[in-house]
Parts: sequence; C-alpha cells; structure tokens
Amino acid sequence: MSVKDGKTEQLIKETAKRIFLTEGKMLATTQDIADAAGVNRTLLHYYFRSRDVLFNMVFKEALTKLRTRVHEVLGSEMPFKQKVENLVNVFYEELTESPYLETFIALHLNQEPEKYEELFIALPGGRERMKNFLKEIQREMDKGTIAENKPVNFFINLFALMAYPFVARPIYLKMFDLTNAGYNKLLTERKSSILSTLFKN
Amino acid sequence: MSVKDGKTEQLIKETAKRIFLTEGKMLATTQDIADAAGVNRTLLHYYFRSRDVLFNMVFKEALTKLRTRVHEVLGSEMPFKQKVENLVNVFYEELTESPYLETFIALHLNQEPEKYEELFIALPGGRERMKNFLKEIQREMDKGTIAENKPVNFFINLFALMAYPFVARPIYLKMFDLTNAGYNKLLTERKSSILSTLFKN
DNA sequence: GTCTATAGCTGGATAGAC
DNA sequence: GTCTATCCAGCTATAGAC
Repeated sequence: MSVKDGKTEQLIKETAKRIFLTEGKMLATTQDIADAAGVNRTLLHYYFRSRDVLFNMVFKEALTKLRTRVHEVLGSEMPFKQKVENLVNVFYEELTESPYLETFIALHLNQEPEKYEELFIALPGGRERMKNFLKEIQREMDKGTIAENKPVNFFINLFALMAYPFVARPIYLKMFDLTNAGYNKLLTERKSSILSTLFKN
Repeated sequence: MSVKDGKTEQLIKETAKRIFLTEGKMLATTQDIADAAGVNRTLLHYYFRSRDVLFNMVFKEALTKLRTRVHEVLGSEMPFKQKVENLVNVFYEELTESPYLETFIALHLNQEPEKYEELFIALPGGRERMKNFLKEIQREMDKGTIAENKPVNFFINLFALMAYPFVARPIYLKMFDLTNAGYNKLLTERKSSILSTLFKN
C-alpha cells in the first residue's frame, strides 16, 4: 500500500474540486492540480484518463448535490415562508463551498449544451416537485403575501437574490471598499434582506 | 487603400467584441477571431500586438460604457422609482448587447484583481453619485416605499434581479423548457417583476 | 501504483517577403 | 498593410521502466 494509503484518487478529486469550484481557477491545468495535490501529473491521467473527465466529474457531482438538496427542501412539508428560508440556508451552504458553480454554467453551458445534457436530467419526481412549488407560489400570491406576478418570476427572483452576490463578489469588493471577510459578513446579513424583499411582511 | 477600405482594425475589434461579449466564447483563440472576421491571423497581432491587449480592450470599453450609462441615470434628476425604472432599461439594453460581461468578471477578476485595477477607477464624480443614490434609497426606506434594510442591500438586490437572468440563461432554458426567443420574452416581462418585487406598491 | 521520458498538438507571436 | 513561414512555449496524453 502506498504512502497515500490508497487514497490518491480521492485526493486528486478533492483537490480538483477545491481549485475549480472553490478557488475558481477554471483554467487550471493538469499540472496545477497535480502540484496542488502533491502528486505526479501522470497519476491524474491514470485515474481519470483525461482532464475533461475529471473536470466534468467535479461539476456534475457539485451540481447534483446542490440540486438534490434544493429538491429536498422543495418537497418538504412546511409553511411556504419557512421553506424559502430553508432554501436560502441550503443554497448559501452549497455556494459557500462551490461559489464558482454559476461561473461554470455561464462559461461552458451556453457553448456546448449537448455535452452537458445529462447534468439537467430531471431528478426522480423533480418535475412534479417543481410544479407543486410553483403552485405554492401562486397560492401565496393569491393570499397577498408576495408580489403578484408569474410564479416563474418569483422563482427566478429568489435564485437571483441568492446566487448573484456570489458571482459578483469582485465588483462589490471594489465598489464598497470591502475586504473578503467584510463581504462574507454582508452575504450573511443579506439572508434576511432576501426574505424581506420577497415577502410583503 | 485596401479592399477593406482601411477599416481592418475596426473590423477585428468589432468581431472580437461579438465573439467574446455577445456569443460568450471567452476562450476563443486569435485564429477563431481572425476566421470570423475573415482576415489573416497575423493582422490581429499587427494591430493589437497580442490577444491579451485585444481582449482587455474589448472588455474595458464595454464595462466603461455600461458604467457611464448607469451613472448618467444615477445622477439624473427624477423621482426615485422612475430612476430605478430607467436603470433597468439601460442595464437591459447593455446586457442584451454584452450578456457575458458578468461572466468575464466572475472568471477573470477574482483571479487577477491587480491586472484589472483600472477597470474600477471611479468615474468623475462617481463616489459622490453613489453616496447620493444610497441616501435616496435610505429616504425611500424611511418613507416606507421599499423594504427596510441596509441601503447597500437594496442596491445589490436591484442588480441581482437585473443581471442574474442573463448569466443563468442556460439553466432556465432547461428547467422551464424554453426556446431562446421564449426566454427573451421572459426577460422583457421580468422588468415589471423587478419593480414590483422591490417596491411595496 | 508511481515515476521518467517523450510524443504530439495547439496557440501566440515575430521575421521577412511582397 | 497583408501574407507565408517559422519559432517557441505550454499543455495533454501515453509508453514503458520500476
């Protein structure tokens, strides 16, 4: 058994995940990843055959994890506002770990949509859960707790308010003269702002 | 005078702008751009010296144009809600032309912030205008027309609601089974949704 | 499983002819 | 200003020894 205790494959994948998704070095080379993991570059090919395979594996796993957790919340039984609150918490947890998921989507998905078809295969019962959530949104509009509109717009608004600050970090660091720590604090504070913006009371 | 009527430089830059910013091919090579423009690849180096120079020129121009137009609206004399409405229109116009501005920011700005310092130099009177706009926001909160919060959060919310749908297009195409035309229609409809979400009435 | 050596390709950039 | 030819660096990937 090797010094790495047979965990080299796992080590490489974890390192790739960190570099691509957490640090956002989307153009990192196989050498960059191997160096960061402290292994020989050929091992990367030995375990994953190509950079492409490793890259896609990392994003597929992260996206599937996010989608699964979001759907867990969507499908849960609880009052609407509480559900949205949970959604915000789950989304923040995942985006804190993988803030560059959105960047990946913007960068690659428009260019080669066929290549990433499988990333968007509906989860078991996903269509149904989505339909129900949109119905819930409609009911809230009828009750007057949220602004009247197409339910799909509430949905997009919700995700815009959650996701955008993670994508646009560098702009606001400059614009408001913040440190990374200060911006993280702002992100946390924003949770309540998301709710108070979406809900009328 | 050449067949291109001495406009080769302009042609190359316009083509680069289209490929990078409109089509979002951020990793397009000098060959890709030359081909699309129908010129020899060396001409790109002749006029712009390097891919890097051309790339940065394109983004600097687009970002400066967007910032300038946004600040024109921020500095204008009109009722708050009307100002926000104008902001949405201006932003939509620019992002329709350059939907990948945000992607560029997410991809490059976090990695080499020093390199792009100049992109964020305050416009003449910019700091002042921003401060005043934040004060306007505070006044609206006091009046109760928008949700109570830190003014900066209203600001981020506004840009999140405007910008995010342009970044996340591929997700929602899949999620709601839309065509590009259908999504464009949704984007336009969203304008009113942005206002009704941000304003209490 | 892990290493060294090497092949092969792609892309940026420049020299020099026209 | 525009072209051809060429160089060079960087990166992926594999063969083969250990």
